Amino acid sequence: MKKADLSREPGVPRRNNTQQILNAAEKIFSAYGFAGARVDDIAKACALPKANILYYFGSKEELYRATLQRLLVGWLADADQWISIKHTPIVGLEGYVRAKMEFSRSRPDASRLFMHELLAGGEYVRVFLDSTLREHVEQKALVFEYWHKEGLCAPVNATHFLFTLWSMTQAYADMQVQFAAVLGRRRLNITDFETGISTIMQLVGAICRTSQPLTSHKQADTIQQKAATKRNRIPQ
Amino acid sequence: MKKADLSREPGVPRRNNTQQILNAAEKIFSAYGFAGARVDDIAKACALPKANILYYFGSKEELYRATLQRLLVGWLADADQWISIKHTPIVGLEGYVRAKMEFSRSRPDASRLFMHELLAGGEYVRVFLDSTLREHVEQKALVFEYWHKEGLCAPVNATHFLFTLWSMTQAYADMQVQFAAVLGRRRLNITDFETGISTIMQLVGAICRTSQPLTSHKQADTIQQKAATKRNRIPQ
DNA sequence: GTCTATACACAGATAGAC
DNA sequence: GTCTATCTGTGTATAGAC
Repeated sequence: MKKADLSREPGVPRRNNTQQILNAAEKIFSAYGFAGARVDDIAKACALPKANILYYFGSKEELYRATLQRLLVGWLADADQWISIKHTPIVGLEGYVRAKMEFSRSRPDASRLFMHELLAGGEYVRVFLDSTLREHVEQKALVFEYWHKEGLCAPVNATHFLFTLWSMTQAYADMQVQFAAVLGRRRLNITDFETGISTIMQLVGAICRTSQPLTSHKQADTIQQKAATKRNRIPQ
Repeated sequence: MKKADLSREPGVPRRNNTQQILNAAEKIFSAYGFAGARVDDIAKACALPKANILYYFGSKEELYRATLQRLLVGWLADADQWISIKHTPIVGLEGYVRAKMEFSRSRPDASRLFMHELLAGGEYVRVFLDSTLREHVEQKALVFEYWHKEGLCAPVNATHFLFTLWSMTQAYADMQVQFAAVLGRRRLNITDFETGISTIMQLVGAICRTSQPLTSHKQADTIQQKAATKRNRIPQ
């Protein structure tokens, strides 16, 4: 009795298998990192022969690079959409936190894989960190500057504030085992993530409501928008 | 020319070496995790023969357990000292954040090792998570409850609030590579940690200042204490 | 293109000299 | 107690049958 010979048409098996392999690789690499993962485990996770995997990707290292690459694509998309002068801080930051938390909930392995890479020194994401991510943060800092000038948010170190947003939201993936244990569960459920969002937004509120109110005429009708921790719309 | 034959008196070499090995093990395990670390790398890191290490600890797994054990001891001490009804929220939480950040700064490897263990599933810290840590959090939740009843802090989900404090502070160790890259440095410096503390305390301020002020007579002279983000004293 | 069988290197562990 | 030399299982990678 063969395992999983579903969707294995002889014509286009390669593209089909490639995705299966990448999914399995993300799962295994996210648990044990590059050095700790075994190609054989990845093979078992996608029910494909080990040699098959190495045939497609050439080597374990190339497979690792490909897995990371797929991860980084779209990693920054959420921030571009939500941390923008098109939104008020309260709306934009909640949208961002919700998007990051949804990522932690639906693709925890992706988040964990990235953390593994950072723990190991970030050799394989060096270019991404030094160029792409750094420039990204500089752009977002301009948005916070704008928000502050408009009297929409308190003065804050935008870079370190982003650090806190990343760490709080990604922790719901990376530290899920710890959080679940404290809550007496085996895994976090959807309600836990909602409670997390509410708690994070409570903290973020310290930034959204200006501690030193400016006299901007725009202030009154913007910062009064309530947190709306249950919705996830684009107001515009 | 021999390496490091300093402090190797024939009488008590064992206890001496044991510490050296544990230090090296923490360093290597924190970078690659249990599965990814090589005993030989640990041997090189402490300039001792591989067989020597296995002689002292029996196996790689036993060495890993011992390294984790040393880590968990005192992991919770900071919280017991600072998250206490002896302090006001503003003083206690800043003390706690400072202590956690100092840990991330001075012993980043310890923090990273714990993260590695969580990513791998937490098998070796299962008992700690399910019993010790869980009970610890329940105790701390009582402190937050007390603080809220006294009108000293806003209503907050104590468990998830602790999650945010852990994640924000430990990220300065676990994500140090990423943070440093964004800041254009090779490593975080002491100023970066201070800025991090300030930013975190800005967020924590949302909890310390009650959003729904109670009429407690104690309120006026307690919540007015300023953040004092530069000091670190115990006000009794 | 796919997969079985295998080569080769390396890791953890141990035997035994000192 | 300490450490060199070595055994044995496991891991990556590949050769070659189908």
